[in-house]
Amino acid sequence: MSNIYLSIYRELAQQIEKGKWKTGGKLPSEKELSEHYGTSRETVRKALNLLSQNGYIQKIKGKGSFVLGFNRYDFPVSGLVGFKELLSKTKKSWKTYIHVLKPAISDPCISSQLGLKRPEPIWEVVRVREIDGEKIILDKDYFRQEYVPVLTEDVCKDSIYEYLEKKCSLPISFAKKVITIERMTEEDRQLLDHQEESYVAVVRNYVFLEDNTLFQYTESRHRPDKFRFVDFARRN
Amino acid sequence: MSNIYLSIYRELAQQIEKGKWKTGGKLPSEKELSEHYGTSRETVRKALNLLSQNGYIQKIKGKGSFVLGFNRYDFPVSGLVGFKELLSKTKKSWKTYIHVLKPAISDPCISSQLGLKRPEPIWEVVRVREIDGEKIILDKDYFRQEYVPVLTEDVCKDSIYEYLEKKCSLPISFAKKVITIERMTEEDRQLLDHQEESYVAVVRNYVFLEDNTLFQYTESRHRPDKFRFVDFARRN
DNA sequence: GAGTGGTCTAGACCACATC
DNA sequence: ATGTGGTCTAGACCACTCG
Repeated sequence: MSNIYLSIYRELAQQIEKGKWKTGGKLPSEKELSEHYGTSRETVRKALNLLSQNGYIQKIKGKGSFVLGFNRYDFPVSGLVGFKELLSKTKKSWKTYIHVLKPAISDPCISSQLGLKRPEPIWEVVRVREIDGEKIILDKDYFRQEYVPVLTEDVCKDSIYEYLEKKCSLPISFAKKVITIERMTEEDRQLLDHQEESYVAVVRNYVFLEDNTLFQYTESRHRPDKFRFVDFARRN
Repeated sequence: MSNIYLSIYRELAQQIEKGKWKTGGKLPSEKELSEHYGTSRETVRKALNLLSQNGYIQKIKGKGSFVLGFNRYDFPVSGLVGFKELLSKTKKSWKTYIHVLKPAISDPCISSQLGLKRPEPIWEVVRVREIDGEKIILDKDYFRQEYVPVLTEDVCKDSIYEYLEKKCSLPISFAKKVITIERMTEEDRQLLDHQEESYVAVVRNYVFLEDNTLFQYTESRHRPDKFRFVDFARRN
């Protein structure tokens, strides 16, 4: 795929991250950019709109496009991003313990979370995430086997997302996240390092494919003192 | 402002909400829509992309645009949305108590949250939100007086957002939300109905104007058992 | 092959900001 | 008046899906 506007977006995004354009500074005008890239203005505009949506720039009518500069490193949480990508931009040391990795038949509770009418073969993965020597996150993943025939330990130590999207080329299309605060379960207490906390922050992630079928359900249970969710929202 | 693509977006969004197009059903093709609205295909595409970004539809190459159908009523939380808009789509009864509403000089803590180098005149608003007879949310708002000269009780009982954007026509451009779990303060304990909880879910909202200045800081403190944050994320 | 959405173009007019 | 971004057009070619 060529995709001019995407490559312009990536180039500009990288340049902004590397500091080629100063925070608060102005990018070249749309006309100049279209001449520089030898493309049409609408195509440049698609790239700039992507930058805007992702918090890199701010467009102001009659003035120009200005580079925003607040810490982009804690942004990636909002969106379809997994644990590995989350940590890649920080310098913390981390480790993943695979506690459970097995094929199973969905019990009524999981069936309902996956929107299944009847029990079905699934993968069940339970992982504990350790950051800076503390076990802080309990990740419980459930996939429909119909879509993921093979799942190995190596994959689970890494990013499951990457594996599903790149290796299995599953058409992941959108996800819905629901964040709640819940009482610790016995399982939380056993697997996570904790002091006297009695609550955990629970992020339930429902992942849908292009045909609108729900194929993955993930429950991410965080120790409350280490939990932090960042969201970036643009008006219009 | 005419803005064809926005009006097409709103019309289709309303039709979808009213059930004119069935969940899982197909919208007319882009060609048909452009003929129906007497406009170009690119313009229709802008409307459809908006629908897609807001979770109304799912576009599939070679097939068409399909109507998604999960409960849209709990979506509005993700985005720049205030308490009043949040409740408007539900049927719960609610009430707002204004606890504090006064001009003040920003103390060091607030100055730092608002990114101010030196103390500055601000508005301080503390409100308690009651839903179904229970005091559940404590909202603490801080605005720079430079931008908001007048603030009345009536405005605070309603939506401050609406007032700022429509009445004051402040160019609100984007916001950053940070969600954390924190121990209850003495103030939380006094103002909220609670049982034995010791934690609250804190949503810190930083609102920026078009010129990239931070002008509002809001702290929304929720009783954990009633807290729920929903996020919708589309891949690409 | 026909229908669909995805990308791209070259130009147009508008509203807003600046001088 | 000039430069900027916002909208819109009429057409083009491509990649994908489906019969």
